[in-house]
Amino acid sequence: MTENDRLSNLLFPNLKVTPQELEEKYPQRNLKEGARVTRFAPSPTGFLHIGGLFAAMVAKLTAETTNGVFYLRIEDTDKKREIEDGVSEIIKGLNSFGITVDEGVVGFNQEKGNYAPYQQSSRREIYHCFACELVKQGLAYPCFCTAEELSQLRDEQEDKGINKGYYGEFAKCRGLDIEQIEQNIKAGKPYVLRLCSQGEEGKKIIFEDMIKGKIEMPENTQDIVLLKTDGIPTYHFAHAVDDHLMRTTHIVRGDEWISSVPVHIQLFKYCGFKVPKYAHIAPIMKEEDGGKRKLSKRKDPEAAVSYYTQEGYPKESVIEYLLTLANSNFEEWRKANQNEPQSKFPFNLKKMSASGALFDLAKLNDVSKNVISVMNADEVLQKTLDWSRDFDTELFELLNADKDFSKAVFSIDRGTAKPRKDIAKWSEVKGYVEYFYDKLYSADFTLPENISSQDAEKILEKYIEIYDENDDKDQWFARIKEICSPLGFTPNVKEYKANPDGFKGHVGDVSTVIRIAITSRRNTPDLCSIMSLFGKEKVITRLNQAKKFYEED
RNA sequence: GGCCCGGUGGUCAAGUGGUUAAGACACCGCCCUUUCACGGCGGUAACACGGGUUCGAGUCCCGUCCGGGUCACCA
Repeated sequence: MTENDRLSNLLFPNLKVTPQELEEKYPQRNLKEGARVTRFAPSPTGFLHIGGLFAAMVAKLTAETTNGVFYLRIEDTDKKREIEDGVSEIIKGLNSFGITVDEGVVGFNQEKGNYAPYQQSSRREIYHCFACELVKQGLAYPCFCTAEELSQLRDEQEDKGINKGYYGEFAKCRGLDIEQIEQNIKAGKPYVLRLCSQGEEGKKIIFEDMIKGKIEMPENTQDIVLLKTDGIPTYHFAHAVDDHLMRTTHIVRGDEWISSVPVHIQLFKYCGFKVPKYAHIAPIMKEEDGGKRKLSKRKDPEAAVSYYTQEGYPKESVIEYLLTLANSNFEEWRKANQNEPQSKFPFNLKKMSASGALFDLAKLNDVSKNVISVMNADEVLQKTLDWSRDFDTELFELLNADKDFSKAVFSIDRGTAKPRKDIAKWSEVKGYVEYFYDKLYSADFTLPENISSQDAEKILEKYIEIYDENDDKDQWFARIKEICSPLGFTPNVKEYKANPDGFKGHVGDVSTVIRIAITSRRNTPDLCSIMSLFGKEKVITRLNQAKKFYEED
């Protein structure tokens, strides 16, 4: 028995599986040539970040466009940072934007797929099995250094101005012989398992990142921690073992990981795994004081994915916007394929930008207005109902009390070739519909400066006389034109523009007075439609109300 | 500080040695128009800087500057 074998027996006395058995249990996936297997692998430490959603979307698309597999793995190897509902937060966040997975964790203690378990806390045995293998090969060893010793080491290195870390001559536990180790363990000394790096100072490794391109970096020389004191793996080791065993072909993740790629490649090689392809995506940034910085969980409410649900952005809008950030040819495609679902877009990993984009709420709003503008009234009503049920019960009750009426409200100017684009998010609906509902309506008959209240009063007086609720749109407009001339306005806008001093105003001003009387607004969708929706009684009431206001003025 | 990555209008970006340097958002103007929106037309606005290489550089090379990431028993 070699010393390494003795050590591995000492460290891992109770292993029930072998690497070979695991390789057989989790075989190569039987997929078509070119199919990519990707994953989203967050740790449940807080709410889902918009950058996380972005990464998940990119990973999903990468799999989807190649008929591959996209799965969700939970990296819960740090109990200290974990939060109670972490896992459900992630799943809820993902699902509320339509990101579903082919396999992996799908709910609290729920998984699907043949490569389970997908939660790292349940994979302890698997990691130990491969860790043991590394020990046997002399590529890993236990380290008994305390936190104090390590920080002291760092300080010394700092003072000397040399590379910090546990490596080469500073890796003092490398040299421990089996007797010393045995003694330490018997004495109950806590230890971690470290990689015994064979990397050489000055040597370079080169790898091809699918987004950033060719990258050259120094080889890893650090004896990084593989297994923590509690026997739980670090990210690096878990990444190698899991992504190999789950047969991930493409690692899509944030580019903060790029600097640890040398460690990861080394780990894959030492374990005898095939190195996967890497695609490192740039983070989503925010502008502050003229500079860029990463969207921060603490400082920026819009960093949390829940912000967009709360505000009432349709999930398609958020994804649509994220898609414009991911592949800039998306907008072009969208223009040519107005009604195609997002899933039809030929997403391309290689078209991802190498640098971080600033999150642009104005652009999101524009994208969202387009998305909503092509929805029909039923959809708009239903989605507003769904949103308001959770976030605005007053609005919900109002809309829900008379759905036919609500639908009619949303139908105005909708479904035409040039749809209105008034609404970017459901929280704007209340402001958009308020004058339709007496409960929300508050009268404000303030006129534009160019119209006097005397004229307004006369306009309303005349209009009340001739108003007919049975008019169609042309008749309705003809009637408004009718009252122009007698009151000193012209029915012809061009005529007015040619001779502005000849008239008090034009038909637009007259209809503005009526519009204000009906809605208390200077801008609304088609007024004729609004009035016929209101019906005679309500129209007359509001006209009289305004007229009275101007009389007293 | 070491090591990486990045730098085209205010924002997202096309661009792979020769272009009047696309397009979208935002902004401004005009047209259409009963208001607003929609739509159409037009406008303001960019290759971080300095050196090379080349007949020719946003594009290739070097340097500078700026921004970002990373250097944990966190992911």
